[in-house]
Amino acid sequence: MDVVSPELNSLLPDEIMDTEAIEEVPHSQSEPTHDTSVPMETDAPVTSESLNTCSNATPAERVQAATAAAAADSAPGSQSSITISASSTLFAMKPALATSTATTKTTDSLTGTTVSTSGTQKLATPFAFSAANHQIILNKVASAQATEAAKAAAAPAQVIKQEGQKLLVTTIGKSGQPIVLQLPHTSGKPGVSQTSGDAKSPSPQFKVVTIGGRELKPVVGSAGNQVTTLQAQQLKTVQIPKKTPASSTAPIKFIITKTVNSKGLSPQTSVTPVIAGRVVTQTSPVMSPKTITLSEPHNTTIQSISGKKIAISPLKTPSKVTVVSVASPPSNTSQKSVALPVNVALGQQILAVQQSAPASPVKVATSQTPAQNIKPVQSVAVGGVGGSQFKTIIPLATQPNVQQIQVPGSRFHYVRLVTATTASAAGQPSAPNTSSVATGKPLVVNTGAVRMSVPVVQAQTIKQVAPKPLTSAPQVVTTTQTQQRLIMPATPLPQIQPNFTNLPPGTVLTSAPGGSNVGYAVVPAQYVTQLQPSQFVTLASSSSFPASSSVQTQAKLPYNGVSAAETTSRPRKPCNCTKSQCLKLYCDCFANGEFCNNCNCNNCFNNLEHETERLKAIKTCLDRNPEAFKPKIGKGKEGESDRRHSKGCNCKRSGCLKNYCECYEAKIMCSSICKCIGCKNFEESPERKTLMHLADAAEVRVQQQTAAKTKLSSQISDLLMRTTPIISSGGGRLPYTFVTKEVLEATCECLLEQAKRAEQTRQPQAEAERAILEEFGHCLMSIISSAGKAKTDCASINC
DNA sequence: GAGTTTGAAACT
DNA sequence: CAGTTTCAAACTC
Repeated sequence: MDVVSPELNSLLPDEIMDTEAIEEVPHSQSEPTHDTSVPMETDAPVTSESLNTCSNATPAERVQAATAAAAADSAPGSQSSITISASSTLFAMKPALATSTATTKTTDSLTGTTVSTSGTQKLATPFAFSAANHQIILNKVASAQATEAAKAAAAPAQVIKQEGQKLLVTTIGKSGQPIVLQLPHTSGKPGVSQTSGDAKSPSPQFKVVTIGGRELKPVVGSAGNQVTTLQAQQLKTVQIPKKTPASSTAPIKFIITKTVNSKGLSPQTSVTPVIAGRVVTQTSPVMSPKTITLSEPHNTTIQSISGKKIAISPLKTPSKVTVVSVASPPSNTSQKSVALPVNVALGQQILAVQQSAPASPVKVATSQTPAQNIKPVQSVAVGGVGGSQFKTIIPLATQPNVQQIQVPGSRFHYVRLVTATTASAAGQPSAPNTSSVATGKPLVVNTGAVRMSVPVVQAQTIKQVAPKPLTSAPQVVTTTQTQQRLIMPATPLPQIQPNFTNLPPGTVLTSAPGGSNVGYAVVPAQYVTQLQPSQFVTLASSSSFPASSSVQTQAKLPYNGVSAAETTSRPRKPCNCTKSQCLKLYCDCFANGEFCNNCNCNNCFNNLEHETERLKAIKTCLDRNPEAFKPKIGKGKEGESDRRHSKGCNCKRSGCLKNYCECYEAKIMCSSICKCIGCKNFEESPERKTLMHLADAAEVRVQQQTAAKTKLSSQISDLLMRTTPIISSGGGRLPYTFVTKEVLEATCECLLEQAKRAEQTRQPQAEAERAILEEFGHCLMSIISSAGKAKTDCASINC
């Protein structure tokens, strides 16, 4: 999930750039033309040739794989893939469509659908489609043989329209039917991709379109001087929804995603599955574009929300959340690509992230970027189920612009956000700047260089979980990570200030209200609770997560050896800051990257109202110590025993056996890096052992007490639950309520009488006790019986 | 709850 | 980098 401008690439640390590494998703990069499962995202560096079996592409050439995802009804295995490959360009279109899909409306024309990526000269390269089985391969038309072969392979070859500089793909239809794409040779040399941006050469356009009879949303891109932007692209993913009858469960949107590969120049192809929706991502300009994939997410767990907020559950989220640029400022300035690795296609919503880097040398060919199928989403919440975290983007009154891409040393990365307000939901009347697939308006894809990194997960362990189908409108994606990062729409970012927006962990993106272009600020998820509910809609409150409907838990990173789950379950202690305004590391809230909430602090600035000051303070802290917001307790290699304080303590008088000592507080022993005096916090320390034993004993007691209280509460609750219906239904009473004074006296008399009897008969004591107990049992039975009878009578009377 | 102690953070 | 001050939590009474 990185969309980073070239400028940013130099600024961003490796952590941000290396988002791909965190994916656990296997990279299915090999031979996209034959592989039925085409990766949604491919982060193929220059070595793209290996991917393209049909291409003799030069290193500079790019391969684009387009994958058309099938509709929701599509069954795996029956998916038909369409691969368009040119010598320099490869389109892999893999619809997750069922075979029936192929039979549907193959004749649909791509009218009005123009797909062109800025700087995608390669797209202009003539192509020939060859269909085999469920795969349709597009070969370059440059060679006559290829064209002929393609035609021959395709029985009812589709019409190839060549309109000047436009390439029209009329239909991609029935399985087994070849589809031919033909582009006029813009270059004198057939077979040579137009990699370089030739200002003089007319910018080729091509229309792609419908797969399965569905009309695709046109994407218009122009090559030209801005060819350089194409080179930056690594992957483009275009999803072409199948136009299916009512069978399709969810409205299909056409999303073109261009994957931005994270790191660097290392030739890697990462697969970023689009979970929901269709997203188009563009790779960063640094990387050469390799593939364009038209795909439709498999099981889309995400559902579009007409509301403003989308909750993404960290437990279930795909590895990445990608936001696609929506708004397109009609500026002449070079715009940067909106490409984001889209892990989360929000059903019908697409979050658009767009950045403009005027200073950037890279120019994007496309002029305007109408919003595409993007629903105006103002906030995105990443919610965790069961103590996971929520990150919510909420309207921000101040700080309209969050420009930071990454926080050095911080656990959070920040991105400049793009306005989502201009985006329009699919099927809905699009705003002036927006174009929906249905409208067939051209979609401009900026192959720009902007690269934004928004790892949804922390560290490098992004575990992708199978999307959970949601019945409710809200779309939730959960991930297992404790940390999540979101890219939020924002206004075009003129400048990137990496350090200014550095925010500590536990923050969420918020958007500034008002204006079409809304900026977003990073805000701790916790803070969301401080906002009025009316300000945003939380997906977490959907039926999918009833438990967390009203409360959003704050995500925390492991701190002091305490797991995120533990910290989450346990409310943070409120601070009592009086002089620091909670903007210094003295404040635990601030140090933990959290907003103060329910604290006892005075003159607190650690809140959204003072976001400016807060950001400034964060910057100051980071300037002073880039590691300021990192956990002090490093995680051990193989266990807690290896955990140790990153800096070590400096205790002098506490013997490191009090909570003054950060090591002791973290329940770890002091290490060699500690500078403590008179340390007793070591393995063999008898004082330490004693304290630990005492602490353990105390803890056990607390646990027992807690358990007892819990049990008692449970019993009381259960009792109340059972009594309530009785009381409410006819004024019945519990049996024990019949134990009145008279009943007690009678019972005692019975017991005494039994005792006297035993005494008179000179029975042994044991026998006497037994007889008395039996008599007591009889009394109880009588009481209960009477109570039940009375209740029955009462009920009958009431009836 | 007030006051003291303590050590990290901040400052010089 | 070292010494000092500031600060808020931990601790004691």
